[in-house]
Amino acid sequence: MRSNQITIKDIARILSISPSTVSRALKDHPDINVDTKKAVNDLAGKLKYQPNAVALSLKNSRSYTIGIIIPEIVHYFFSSVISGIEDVASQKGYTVIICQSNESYIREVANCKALLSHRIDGLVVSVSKETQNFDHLIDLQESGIPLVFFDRVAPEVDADQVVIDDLEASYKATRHLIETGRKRIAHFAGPQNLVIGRDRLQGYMNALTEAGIPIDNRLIVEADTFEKARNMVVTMLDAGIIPDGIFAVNDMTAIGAMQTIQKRGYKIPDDISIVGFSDGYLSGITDPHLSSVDQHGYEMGTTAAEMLFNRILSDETEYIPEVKVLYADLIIRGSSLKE
Amino acid sequence: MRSNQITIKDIARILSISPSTVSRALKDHPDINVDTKKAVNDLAGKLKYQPNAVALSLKNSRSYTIGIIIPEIVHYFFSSVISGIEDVASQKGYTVIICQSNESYIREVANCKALLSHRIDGLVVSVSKETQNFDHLIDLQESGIPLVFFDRVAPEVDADQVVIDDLEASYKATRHLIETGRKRIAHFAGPQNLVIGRDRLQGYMNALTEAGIPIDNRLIVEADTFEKARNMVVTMLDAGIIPDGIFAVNDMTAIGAMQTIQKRGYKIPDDISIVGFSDGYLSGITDPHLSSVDQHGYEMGTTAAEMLFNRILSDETEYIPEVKVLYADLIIRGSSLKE
DNA sequence: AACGTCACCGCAAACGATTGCAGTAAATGA
DNA sequence: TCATTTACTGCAATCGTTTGCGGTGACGTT
Repeated sequence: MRSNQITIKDIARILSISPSTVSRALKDHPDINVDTKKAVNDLAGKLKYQPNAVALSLKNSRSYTIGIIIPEIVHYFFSSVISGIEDVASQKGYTVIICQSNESYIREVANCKALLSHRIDGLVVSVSKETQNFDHLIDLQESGIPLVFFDRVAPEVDADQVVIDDLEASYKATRHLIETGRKRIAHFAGPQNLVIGRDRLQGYMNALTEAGIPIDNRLIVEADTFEKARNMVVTMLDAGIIPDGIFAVNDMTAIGAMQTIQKRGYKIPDDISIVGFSDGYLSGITDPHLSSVDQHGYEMGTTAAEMLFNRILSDETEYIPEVKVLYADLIIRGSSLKE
Repeated sequence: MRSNQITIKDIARILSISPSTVSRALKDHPDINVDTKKAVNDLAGKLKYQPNAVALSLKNSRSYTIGIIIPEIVHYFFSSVISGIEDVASQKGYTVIICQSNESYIREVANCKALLSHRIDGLVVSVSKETQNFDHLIDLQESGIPLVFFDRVAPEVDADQVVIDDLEASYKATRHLIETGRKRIAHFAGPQNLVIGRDRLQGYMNALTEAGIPIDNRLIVEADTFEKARNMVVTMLDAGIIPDGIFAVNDMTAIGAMQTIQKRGYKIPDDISIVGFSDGYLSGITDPHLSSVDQHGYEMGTTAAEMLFNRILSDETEYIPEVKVLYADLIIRGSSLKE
């Protein structure tokens, strides 16, 4: 296959004029005769001329393209963030290149190289669970590409961030469980090398401490997927550790726990209350419906994109990183209703 | 912000040699002295040189980029297809530009223009619900860009397609309802301007006809979203139309129906059986679990990408469109269990 | 001494679009 | 009649990379 797209040169050749004139005619330059302009524009329309963005990128040293690196697109939260970014970008005339790290550090680094090669004008990123070293992102930033983190941030990198108030949200979720009479509240935590993992754990602990409930390490387990939650519930129950409330680091974990708990004959919320951390619309389709923190993925996407374009479109040389904290609502549903 | 990325010229200037030599040194050309090669490669490594993909695209008239146009990324099915495409593409050294049409014809056309401008080497597309005119895709194809449709295809366009056997899958789903003793089976259908909408309806009708069950038009309604399904169930029940089985065009529709049915006091599957058409993992988290046709989104993505690369990487001028039909499994779960 | 043979490297053009500057013809003014 | 302005249009360089071809100097050979 060989593409045969119309260029300015083709138009110039057909009309026996120079490419410069065609270029100027197309952008309505005052130097050009109206008849010439008309001829050029008519032909361009007939031939369905589309300017070659690649050539423009090279000329302007701007690709009018931004990159996104996310762990996995197949999550409501991430795809809704992308949706938000995409909407803002396309409205500004930018296109979006999306890369998945698949939670792998190596792929994240490879993604960065590819995006660097494509001379993206900016990058929105949420780091993989594996990532501990951030040199690849620092390099990118040092070569002049603005960076915005969302959700999974890297505090080691001086860049803009948009996050939700995980500490506060986790605190509220846990406090809600306490207020509905729960005493043995478990936390299904995320990886502790991620800020969100640490913050959500900390919020949980703050709520307990404030309420004078001692922290029981047997109730704090690392489980952040549907499968891990199912296994963990089995392990806990078999070991005789029976919580009366669970705060899970995300909804799939909460749902995994919920299913296994129900299979073992416990009632939700009567025996065990559950609160998740939202991946989106999932909470509305469980039985009972899942109480959850709403992360507002789409807004996070639009916010991140706007922060990025602020950097891209400004001439500021000094770089004072900005952190935007989005408010997260706790939505109380059937899985943690007051008795 | 101005990017300051290293180019071959920078390396050439520093080493006081010509760009040509640097270029050849970097690709280990035999004409170049080993010492020169070493010097170039060392410096390139130190400076973290990344070849400018934009310049290469211009030179080679190949962008090593493919486009995807999908209605909405925020659906498990679509995002898993993307995931499949992305994996194949990145393995072949291609990057992926993703555009959302948001089910709007106008945006779909705009997406095409943007992708054309970026000189993508190929396009994978699933058309919007609104799209009735396919000139934008035909234009794209005529300018030499290979095209592969998935799921929502445009039969008017002579291009590769990858679909699941909707007719067969719908037939199986409906037949399953019949075999479990259902007599008044409703179909919540998709838009009839889409092939998948028509095929799924046809499969449903085929199964009924084969079983000698007359087709009742009051049981065939257009409802293809969570919300529409909820409203439609209310409308039907209020009108005294009580099906004993429902085959829905997708899972969210099935789940919407399920919820409302349960709220109205009917038991699932005892009073009303439900079978959906899969958007993915949703089926596992309803109560009861939802019987559903598994569409294998990821495989559809990898298949579409491979078909596309066959076109991109071949020199064939003759274009014989190929249609790949993926097998879809009916997964029977609690929502339609035999009594 | 003159020529041929290497090994190695640079020139220049090309991809498509833009743009400062120069050039040309016609029209106007003196 | 000649100079100057006006109204256009084209040349050439640029962005970064590749690549055919030509060039240069150091050898060896006769």
